[in-house]
Amino acid sequence: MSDALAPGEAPVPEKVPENKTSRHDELVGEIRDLIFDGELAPGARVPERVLCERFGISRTPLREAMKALASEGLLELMPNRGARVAALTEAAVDEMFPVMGALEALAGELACQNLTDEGFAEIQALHYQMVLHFTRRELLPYFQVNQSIHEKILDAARNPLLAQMYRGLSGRIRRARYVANMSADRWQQAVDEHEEILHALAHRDGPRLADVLKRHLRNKCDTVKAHLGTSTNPVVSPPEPGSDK
Amino acid sequence: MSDALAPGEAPVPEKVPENKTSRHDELVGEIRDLIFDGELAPGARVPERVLCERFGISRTPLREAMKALASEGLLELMPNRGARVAALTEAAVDEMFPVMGALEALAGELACQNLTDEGFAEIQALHYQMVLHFTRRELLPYFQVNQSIHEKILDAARNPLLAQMYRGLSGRIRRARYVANMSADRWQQAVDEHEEILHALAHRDGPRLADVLKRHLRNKCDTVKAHLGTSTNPVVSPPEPGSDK
DNA sequence: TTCTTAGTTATTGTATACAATAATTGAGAA
DNA sequence: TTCTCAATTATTGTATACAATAACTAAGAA
Repeated sequence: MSDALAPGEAPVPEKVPENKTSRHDELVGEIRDLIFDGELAPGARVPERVLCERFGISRTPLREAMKALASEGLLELMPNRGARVAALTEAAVDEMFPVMGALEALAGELACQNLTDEGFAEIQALHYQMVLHFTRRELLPYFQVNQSIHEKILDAARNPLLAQMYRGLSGRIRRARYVANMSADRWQQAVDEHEEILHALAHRDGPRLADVLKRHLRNKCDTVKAHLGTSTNPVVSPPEPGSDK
Repeated sequence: MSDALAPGEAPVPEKVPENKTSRHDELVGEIRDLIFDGELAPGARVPERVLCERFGISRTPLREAMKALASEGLLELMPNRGARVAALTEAAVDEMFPVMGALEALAGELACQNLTDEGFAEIQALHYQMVLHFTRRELLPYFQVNQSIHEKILDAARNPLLAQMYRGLSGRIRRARYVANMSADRWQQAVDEHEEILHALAHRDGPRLADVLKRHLRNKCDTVKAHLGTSTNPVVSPPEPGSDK
């Protein structure tokens, strides 16, 4: 019964209760929420001092959290000049959407392999709920249910890594998608695409689902990019052009 | 003036010279290399003290680097019990390869859109160099040139985010692919697939390239998984059983 | 012996102190 | 006035000190 590590064996079979969320992960999540909620606007600097006071912690854990967020692309570190929230430039969006399209297409294919009848029924219910919100032009609930559908597909793929990577990207543009006002045509088109998605799911038609999801994402990309050009996005508040003093 | 976070505050469009590599990024890279080189074996714990002495730094910047590496999936944080190198379980591999397949397929499609004749010529040259190594059964150079080809495709896609995400995953299994002894049949098959890749690139046939790349990755996945079962894999650094003091 | 458990040691998590770099202010000269 | 540049202030980066949790050791009872 040697305790020596057996080659080819998992070194230590210690179960790590991963369910217990560490303070670090909590903090990362809280700052992430600040960004998602828009309290920390894209491009805005992230002052350590202020966040420390806000969360009642010292700079050490805060900085660790910031490094993690930078690593997942939500923050941009500027050596000796702190961090700022990664801005959603058109170039960044052009890079992100194809990747998200590939990931969601994969999710769709895997979902078609794994989706249970119960799982499909849930998505179907969400779908019609979403269509209802569409007919009533209830934008916010529409977005939320829409998001839920994509989440369900992602869950059905049963690939946690894929889900994590997709969510990481999705989070970075969530706000932009949120505020991006779709035209009536575009909205109708999105719903039509969702009809196709549901149909492909019903038939567990992976390739077709992958195809429509890619198309769906490509169209969303256009919507977001169109919105990036408009006014409401990068609100550059002029810092008092040399008036006082 | 209040220190409170201003919602929707002005994003300052200051240009930042990103080319200057920060000490933090360097450190992350150095630890990453430790993992890639196998000095920190998968599953092995990562003792802060030891690395601090090695790099001649204090725990603060080291821990920041570790949080970043954990965020990119290379390390696993265990609350109050430190970190360890993420192990390559079969489940992890099963999650990673489909994602890599989707990403590389996308890279292939984009590469077909953007590849210049010069770029193709470079890949072609690498391809025949690789075939040469194959005929001579020179495994190490074969792998290196092979890697270069996939890098070239990734570069040709001209999507830095895609490249970053792919490299992140690729790095996690690089070592496994390295040591995974292919059967003669499998090796021949890989070379055949590379012939197809080159052919698809020559014709800028995106869909076909995407298809063969996905297949290529799927086969690599099988090879790696077959190797995971064998002996030589998780060599954990021996911690000198109770000698000193 | 073997199990339990208190005490000890080691390691991680956080706060603070100090150093290095950048941003800002203000005085003086053209 | 406007520009330049030294001095001040603020912020970031790093090291150290302390606190909290876990791991280990050893003594004692069944």
